[in-house]
Amino acid sequence: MAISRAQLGARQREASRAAIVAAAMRVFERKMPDAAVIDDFITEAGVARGTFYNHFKDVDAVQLAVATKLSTEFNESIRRACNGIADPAERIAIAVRHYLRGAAEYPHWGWVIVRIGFHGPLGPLMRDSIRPEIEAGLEQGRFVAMSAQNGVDLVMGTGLTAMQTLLEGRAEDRYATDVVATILRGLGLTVEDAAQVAVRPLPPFHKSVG
Amino acid sequence: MAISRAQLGARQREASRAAIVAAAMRVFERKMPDAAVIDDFITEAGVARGTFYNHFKDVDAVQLAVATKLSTEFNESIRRACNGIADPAERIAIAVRHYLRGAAEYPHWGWVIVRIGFHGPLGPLMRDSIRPEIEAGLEQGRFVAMSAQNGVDLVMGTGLTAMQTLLEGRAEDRYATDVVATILRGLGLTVEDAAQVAVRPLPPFHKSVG
DNA sequence: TGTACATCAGTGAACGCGCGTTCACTGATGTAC
DNA sequence: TGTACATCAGTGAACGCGCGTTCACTGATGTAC
Repeated sequence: MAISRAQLGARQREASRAAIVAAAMRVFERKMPDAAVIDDFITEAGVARGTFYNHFKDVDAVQLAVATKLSTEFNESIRRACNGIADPAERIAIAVRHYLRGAAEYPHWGWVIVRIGFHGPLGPLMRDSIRPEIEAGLEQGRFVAMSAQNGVDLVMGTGLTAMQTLLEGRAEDRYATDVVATILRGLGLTVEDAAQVAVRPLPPFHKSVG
Repeated sequence: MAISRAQLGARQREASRAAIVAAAMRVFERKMPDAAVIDDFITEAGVARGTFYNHFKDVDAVQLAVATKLSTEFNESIRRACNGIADPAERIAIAVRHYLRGAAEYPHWGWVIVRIGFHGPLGPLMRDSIRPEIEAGLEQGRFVAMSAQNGVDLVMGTGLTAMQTLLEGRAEDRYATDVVATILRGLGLTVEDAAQVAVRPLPPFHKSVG
């Protein structure tokens, strides 16, 4: 007996759950989180109705699972890209450009982020990962004096709105770079400084979802 | 015969329609636009089910009516407040502070704006009224070179996110002023200039809704 | 002046689909003795 | 070794509520003659 009965069961459970979460991700590519229904998930995942309830209480619970997965994966990706970079301005620039590039290269994935970020549980998770960077910048005097909340709102609000603009095809050529510069100016960098940081080469993009 | 039969009918029609729109406004104070159902509107307005369909095709149509009303009233209010002010930076500051003050003083009303602005048809209407101000600032060199889209996204994204922060009670003392300064810096004003414009006295707030 | 008819906003009962939720069942696997 | 039983993930039919949509009707008012 290589593995125990319980382990086998748990493995099966986990596979089903993962199938539903992956299916939900595909569903959110084309539907607003609140418009998605249980039928969408089970049809896409190829599981029975009851199986859904074996794993999730309701649609909100799936949204949360998807948001958690996206947030975890993206934070990891950004963490790698920020490796060795101390300047909070540059770290934030990298994070924002990461999201914008992801939206431009994988629109389906971008729509999931925008939809669950604005309307679902991903927003708070993203705020939590930005906040420490803002606080570091304030502490070091790299940013102009303001509340951390203020900085977080600038980055989240402008960043998510910019993703949506990109996804809707309303963006012009230099748009993504300009968004980053705009955010950095908002945080207190000079025009010249912001422009310089915004165009620094970005490490390769690791797409782990979709 | 003071007024014609047709005029009487039209007057009655208009009254019913206005009652439904006003009721919808109150509904959106407590429900997300997509969560509101026809029953909510007719119960709140005290009209029959059929009356709703005499005036609106579906819930989206009511959302649009509410958004149009809010946008019209607010634009008028801001237009008055901006009277005689030429500097685009200051005009934008006034508009943003108007919204933030409205949210702080009339939270119910603020929630309607945030909900229909982020998730409904109010967003595009607001963009349309901001864009000319941004374009004026770019033309005059008051703002740093960027696309108008970029400026609109900064103002809308940060502004609406800030309203939400205020409404959720997550804002500290100087928050509203700092938001305005942040936006102005993002548009290209220097730290000092932005701080100065952000604290200029604001004409009284005219609340015309809710 | 009076009676019959036209118009039109408003009404609310009735219908039926969509969707969430439940639950008795299946089948695979492990355990008891 | 074999038979009965326990466990547990998965299954899908069935139920029923919520909600959008329809439609025959009412009542008020104006018009015809």
